[in-house]
Amino acid sequence: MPKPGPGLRLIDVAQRAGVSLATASRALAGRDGVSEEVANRVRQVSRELGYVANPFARTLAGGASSTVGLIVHQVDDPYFSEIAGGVIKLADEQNLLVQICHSGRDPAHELRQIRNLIAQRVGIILVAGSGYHDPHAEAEARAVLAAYQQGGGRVAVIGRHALGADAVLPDNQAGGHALAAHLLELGHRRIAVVAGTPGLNTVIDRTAGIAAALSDHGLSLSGMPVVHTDFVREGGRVATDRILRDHPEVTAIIALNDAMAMGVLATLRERGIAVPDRMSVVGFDDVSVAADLAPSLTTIRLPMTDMGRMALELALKPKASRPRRRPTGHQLIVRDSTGPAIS
Amino acid sequence: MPKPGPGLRLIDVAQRAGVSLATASRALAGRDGVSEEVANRVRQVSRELGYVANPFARTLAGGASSTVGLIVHQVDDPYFSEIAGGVIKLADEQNLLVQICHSGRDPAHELRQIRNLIAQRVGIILVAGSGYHDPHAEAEARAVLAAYQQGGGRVAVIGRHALGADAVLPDNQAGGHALAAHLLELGHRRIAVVAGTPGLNTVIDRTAGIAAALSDHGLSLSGMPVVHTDFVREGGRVATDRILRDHPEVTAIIALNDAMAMGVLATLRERGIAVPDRMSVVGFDDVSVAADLAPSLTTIRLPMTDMGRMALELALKPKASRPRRRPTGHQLIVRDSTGPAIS
DNA sequence: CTGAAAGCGCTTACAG
DNA sequence: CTGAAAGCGCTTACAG
Repeated sequence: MPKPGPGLRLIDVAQRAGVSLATASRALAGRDGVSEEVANRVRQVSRELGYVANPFARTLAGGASSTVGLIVHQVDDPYFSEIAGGVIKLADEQNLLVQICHSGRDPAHELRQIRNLIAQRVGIILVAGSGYHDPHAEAEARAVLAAYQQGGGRVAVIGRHALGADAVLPDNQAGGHALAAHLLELGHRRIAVVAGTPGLNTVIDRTAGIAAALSDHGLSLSGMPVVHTDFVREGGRVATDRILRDHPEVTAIIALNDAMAMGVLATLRERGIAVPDRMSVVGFDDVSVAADLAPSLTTIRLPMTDMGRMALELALKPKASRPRRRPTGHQLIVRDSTGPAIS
Repeated sequence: MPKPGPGLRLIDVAQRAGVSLATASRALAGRDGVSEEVANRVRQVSRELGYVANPFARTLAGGASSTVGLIVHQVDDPYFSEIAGGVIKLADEQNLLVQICHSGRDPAHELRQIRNLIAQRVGIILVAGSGYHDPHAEAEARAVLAAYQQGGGRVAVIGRHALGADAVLPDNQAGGHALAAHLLELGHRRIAVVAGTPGLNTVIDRTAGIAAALSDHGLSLSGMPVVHTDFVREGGRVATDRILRDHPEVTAIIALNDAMAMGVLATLRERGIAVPDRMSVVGFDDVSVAADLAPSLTTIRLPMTDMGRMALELALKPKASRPRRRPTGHQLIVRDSTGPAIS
């Protein structure tokens, strides 16, 4: 009397159904070459017994792995946790399991994680988080992933990467443009940019959008302070200190993500600088707390949860002849942190 | 000429090192019964070739699985994303991979995820999120996990569960006590509790702590409004509406987690009710944004990241004769959302 | 200390 | 349509 759950083998199901191992395997895989009648009987028995295939045996024997690897900068960064939420949601529906690892925004560590995931034989790899401007940074990862895809693995990325894979592309440039245009419309002309780590494509693209909007108004980004610090909350604090000290004429700050904007707001609050009366502040991403900050944050909304889902959807399709690209769209969300420039 | 990475098999390493498969396996596993000299040679060759064992073959053959399954309510809930961050961090250091799934605070779904994880042959299962008061809710999960542990699987939980496993226990009752005591000291006597879903142990324990503090002061919780809604931000909004409508005399609100407190603050802000001047508000958990809210939130700090790490540490140890318990401690963080009662 | 062999639980040609 | 058999890449008794 076989026990249910693990411990129960396919051979047990086969014997009980009175068929061979091979037939049982085919029936459960839904492969054809089995009569409807026999297939149904096998499935029935399998269900009754509560049989679940051993994924190790299955994968070793050549079947597909049903786990997806997801690489994020950090899961406890809201931007990435929302993406992860979207991935897990869809994975759940598809009966897939997702393994999450941290890249820590370090190309070398990211490469190590990719290798690790491949060694674990995941069937799909998803890379979220910014690509790196330096082509060398991703060259090896690209090669490793190419070999992986050659071997049937599927890859999708979120963001502008040089990884030769299907991509979900956040509207970074257009979003940066919208943000700057919003401030310019409010009359701001002395705008500082609180930018993240310089080598990240996300930072570069968002900045380019800002530059474009400025030039629409006959202004140039080179005339404005652009402060590069870590792409996290603390970086926003450091940058704000520097801006306040060196550029007292600034009336608006663009933080290149909401985490940095939170650092900006915290520092301004401590310094007693009123937002938006004396300083307007904008962020980017619209993480879910952005609406609850003091004051609530004007920002660009990116559909993070959907982005996670889209990335997995792309990876679930067979590889196309050339990498697919899915732009995300964006939305300017005007809240209380922006107001007219001081006249 | 074997290729590096996957595709490279142990037999390739063995041949190249001039030993048998068995010896190579022992050498790499660090098992004894191999001379130092031979073992070193094998390891050397393995490194040169970039060999990584196929985990499917290894696990199928009886080796231990190197992946840990983590069940959370939702990764994009900050409380859980911080826990997940702690788990992943330690897993990374130990060269383990972590699979995350959502329970959605539904015992039936949680059970399905546990089964799924077991079917995937993970070596460790971590269950985060509240246990359920109804003993029936976790009975089957308990049985399934018992069998899993019998078979060598390791389990640890975060929170008070009836799962018969090692546990990290958040200081819910003491935290609730500290919160209520803080408000009582400020002179509040009409205190409302914005509680989450009734059946959750987390809700029950935090409430019990509040009741104890009240009774220290000769008061009773039964005299105060306790509103049960969903244990998320939106639940905080709904509850606040109800409190404002039915209990205008209230001067302080205790939300049983920070997410609900954020909903409370949002509603009060919209209604133009000044915090803390007309209403004090406290939360629980101290998620990282709590300090950035408007106003910044008085709350109980739980070391979420450490809690994730501790849970994995427990699971990494061999099973004890009886379940281990690790209390987390807590800390009252007083910020701007609480002030003296209106006199 | 070392090796030949069996076995883990599947899938998939290969025959019939 | 169905089955017997080989093989996936390891680990672990079992001999020597």
